[in-house]
Amino acid sequence: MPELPEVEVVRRGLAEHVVGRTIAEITLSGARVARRHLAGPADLIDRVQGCRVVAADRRGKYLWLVLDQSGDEAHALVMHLGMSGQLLVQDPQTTAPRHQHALVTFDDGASLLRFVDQRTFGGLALTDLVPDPAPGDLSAHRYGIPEPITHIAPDPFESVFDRAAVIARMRSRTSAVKRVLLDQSVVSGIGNIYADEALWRAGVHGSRSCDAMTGPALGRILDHARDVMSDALSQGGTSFDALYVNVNGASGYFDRSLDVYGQTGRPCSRCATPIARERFMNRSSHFCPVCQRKR
DNA sequence: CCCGGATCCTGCTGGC
DNA sequence: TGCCAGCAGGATCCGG
Repeated sequence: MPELPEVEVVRRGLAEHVVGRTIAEITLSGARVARRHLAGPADLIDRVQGCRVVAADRRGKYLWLVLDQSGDEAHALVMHLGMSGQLLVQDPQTTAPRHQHALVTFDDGASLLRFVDQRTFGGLALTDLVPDPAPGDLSAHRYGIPEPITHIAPDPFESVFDRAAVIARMRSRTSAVKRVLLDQSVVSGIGNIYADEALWRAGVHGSRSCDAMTGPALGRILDHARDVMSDALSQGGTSFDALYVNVNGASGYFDRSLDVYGQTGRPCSRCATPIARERFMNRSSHFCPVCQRKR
């Protein structure tokens, strides 16, 4: 379940159901799910065993469990859901679903954690935690940031998010504004749905070049991105089908509130012009041809 | 460094 | 009915 609101829904589920428990064992089906763990799957399996889950943390679309093994430095089990990943907390009596790639059991013998991923773009890795290069609120990311994701920029909900710096960085880019919104090293958490929704709310066409836009205009887009993701989170996220669910397998409801994404041909809720869809960056972009002029 | 495009996968849908 | 092109919420890697 890809974008920030959906990942945050999952993080909350892990905080409720997994934090505080001690891992008995992790089982991987095949090597692909741990391909980002450079020391290999056997190393991950060995080192996760017996660790206590201290926290469930997130930056953008990346999620990690802070693991503590007595007498050792804390590590992070980093998880990315890719396009189709799910984390499910289920009763031990349940059977493994199709496309399960990892299974975590706990020493209390209660619920277990399944990593399920149809398209296998997601994955797991056990990594070191490094201090946040730009620490803000000490309560946020107090255990640090996983080393492999230090290139991921803060998301708009973090206290370290520097709105002015992000705007300045965007203005220096010659790419289309939608491409830059999707660049996780500039601002993280925004994906194809919320980029389209934010651009519609701002009345800007995604193909407009960043360097041709004013700072305030870029700021409005960023604010809309934060707001639309906040709205989505309050509805439990966006899901069109059973692929995008929380740890209990339940869907969110924000699909009913989308203004442009997946609304091709439907009337724009501001001006009634049919919503258009175009290919852009090997994916679909949805926009109102009247509210969002290309120039 | 930034830019644009190709690539990794599986499954579903819609048009012929 | 069957087949196949096109599409799906993402990140990374590569040549330019």
